Amino acid sequence: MKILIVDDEIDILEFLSYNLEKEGYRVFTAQNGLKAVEKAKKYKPDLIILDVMMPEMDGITTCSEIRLIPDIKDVLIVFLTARSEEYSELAGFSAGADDYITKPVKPKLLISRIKALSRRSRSKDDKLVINISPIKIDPSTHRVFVHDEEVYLAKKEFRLLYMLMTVPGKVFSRQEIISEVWEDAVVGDRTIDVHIRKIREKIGDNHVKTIKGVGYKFNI
Amino acid sequence: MKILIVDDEIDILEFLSYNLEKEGYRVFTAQNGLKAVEKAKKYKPDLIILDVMMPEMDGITTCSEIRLIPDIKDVLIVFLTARSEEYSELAGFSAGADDYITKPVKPKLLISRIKALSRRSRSKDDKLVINISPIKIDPSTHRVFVHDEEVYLAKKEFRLLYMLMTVPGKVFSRQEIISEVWEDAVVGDRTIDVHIRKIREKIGDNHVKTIKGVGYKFNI
DNA sequence: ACTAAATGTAAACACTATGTTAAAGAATTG
DNA sequence: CAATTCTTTAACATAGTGTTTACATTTAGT
Repeated sequence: MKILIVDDEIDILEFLSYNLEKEGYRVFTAQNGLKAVEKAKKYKPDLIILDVMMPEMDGITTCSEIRLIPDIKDVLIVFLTARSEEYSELAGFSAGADDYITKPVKPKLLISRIKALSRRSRSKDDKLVINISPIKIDPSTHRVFVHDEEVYLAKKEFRLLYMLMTVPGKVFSRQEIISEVWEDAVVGDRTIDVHIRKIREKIGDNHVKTIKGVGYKFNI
Repeated sequence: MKILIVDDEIDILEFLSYNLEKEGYRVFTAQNGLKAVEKAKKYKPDLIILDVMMPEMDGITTCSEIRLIPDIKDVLIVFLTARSEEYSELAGFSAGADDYITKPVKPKLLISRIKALSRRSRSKDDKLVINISPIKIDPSTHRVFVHDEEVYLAKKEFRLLYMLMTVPGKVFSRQEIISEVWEDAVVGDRTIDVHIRKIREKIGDNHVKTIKGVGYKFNI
């Protein structure tokens, strides 16, 4: 597992590198936000530890930048922040942080949180083709087939259908759907319905079923 | 989703309750560790927000206690800690905390972390298929079978039947039913009966039995 | 067997969740 | 930056759910 550490203080870089390498991680370092983005692109780490306070480009900006680069935007990002700093954690989370750690950093704590984090995110890399009766959906190529006829679904539609098909028959609540497809964004009441309608329009009416007051499911 | 908040300061309890209830959570509160354990056993919340600093029994002890009670040991626990407190986060995590939040608490941040947490732990929701003689009920797909014939139950009917079937033979009082299925809403006297009637209509008369003056049970 | 309390029943009603459409607002793309 | 496609909102329609009502029936206890 590769980790990129970003901090302007060399002491901290060395301290963290030492402790993480001891645990068997491959460590890369960068001393500012720009270099961080560069190295992130180059080495594609699994996790980035990012100091919030840095000259030139701060951690939050760097994080936002990274989240915009398609190739690496799903990397785990942990913010490092001084206890005293008045940076809003909220700003951090909305920039896409996965976790926060306050300085001074205790190595054991850091390791345990990294482990927890990677345990969490591991699950979402098994994007497989799902093939159920007349519908086939392939996330790696973003293609959907109905009776071997290709139909085009837009991004959100695709993600929603894919979610439903990962566990066919299971009812997904609106809450779950918002959390997964919309990443907890706040959207209006009718948004999901409209997307469901478009999916039905494209793949046929009988595959996605409404359970009123509960949610939607993909019919087996 | 049920949340138990534990803090010795009433102001904080009220502030958090208000903000969480606004988001649609069912909130319970406790003012010390002992009461917290009691209420946790009673209400089986999905998440407990636990102040670290409390008189009598502190948060870390409380957390450890809870992790020892089989029935609720897997509940999510979030620690609330003042920025200044020198309590070791590590101690908290080793006592079994799932997350840390520092005071002062910003409601939006709290909500977003709660959502993140519950997303993480969702996997282990213990809604299982129950299969008793001719009736089979599957909460994840919201399906009910009678002699392998599917029948459709609406949300409340489904929840009510599922509740009865979780402990077949046990008599559930009207009070218990209202608390679980209606989430303590105030409804008229005949409401439950009508739902029971609809269930009987759909799955047959002999499975749900009335114990006059006591409640209803699922016949074994 | 009688009575009071509890529950059963059917239909009417009120309400809520979802469906549907069109159009405005955001993102992408060339 | 113009064009196109995607996403969200808004407004209204509709279906299905949930609740109440009013009355009938059952049951437990005397």
